[in-house]
Amino acid sequence: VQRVGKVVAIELQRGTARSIERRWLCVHLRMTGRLLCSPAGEASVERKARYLRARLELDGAVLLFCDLRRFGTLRLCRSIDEAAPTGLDPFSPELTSQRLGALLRNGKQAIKVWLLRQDRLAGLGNIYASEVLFAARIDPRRPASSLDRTEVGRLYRALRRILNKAIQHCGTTFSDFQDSRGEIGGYRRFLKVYKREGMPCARCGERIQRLVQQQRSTFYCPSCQTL
DNA sequence: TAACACCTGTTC
DNA sequence: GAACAGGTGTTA
Repeated sequence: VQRVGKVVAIELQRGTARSIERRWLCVHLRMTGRLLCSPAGEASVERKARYLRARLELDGAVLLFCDLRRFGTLRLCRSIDEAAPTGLDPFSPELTSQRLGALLRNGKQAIKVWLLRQDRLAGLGNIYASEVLFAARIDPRRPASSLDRTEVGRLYRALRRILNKAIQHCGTTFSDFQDSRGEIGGYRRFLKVYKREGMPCARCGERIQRLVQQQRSTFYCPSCQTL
């Protein structure tokens, strides 16, 4: 199993030693998708699986795809590239601070909107876009191209630090997110701005504000994220 | 580039 | 009953 951006890629093969067919099952969970795996013959996981949309019988295991909102996608591909976004993964060794700066230089959009573009940087979603900008002390409305070298450096370090920590804690659960083991995400208690409108900023005590950019909520501290 | 659509549920 | 929700492909 691999991950590229937000795509989960599962390598499948079938056939005999002489002729093996290999494919990638590329899964995008979107908003409410969930992958569950249960050993073949064990029905308990399957009984609990609400909103079951796909059921794959593999050798020794059954893979279930559940998705309340039906936004998620499953694609069978010959290579991961067919399904993966074209942007760099935040953990790619190719992504240096200089490289990030070069990508940003052409960005006309607000930095928060730019961070969600999977064709530039692949993997950030709406929660972590706000969190990363708070950590880097950058106002979400700033044009991407306006960041100076110091700010790009702060953004670069915040990206990896926050995503690493979020992964360690199984992500963020607000209502229904669960990972493949049924664990809810524990990162919620580390959130500094997301869904915290009106609450005091952990750094300066100012009230966290919410604004809407391209129909999506952005949360930030108007006092310590500078324009 | 930005609005809208997709779908179903929860919260205000 | 309206607004909102972790995302992105299509349309204008």
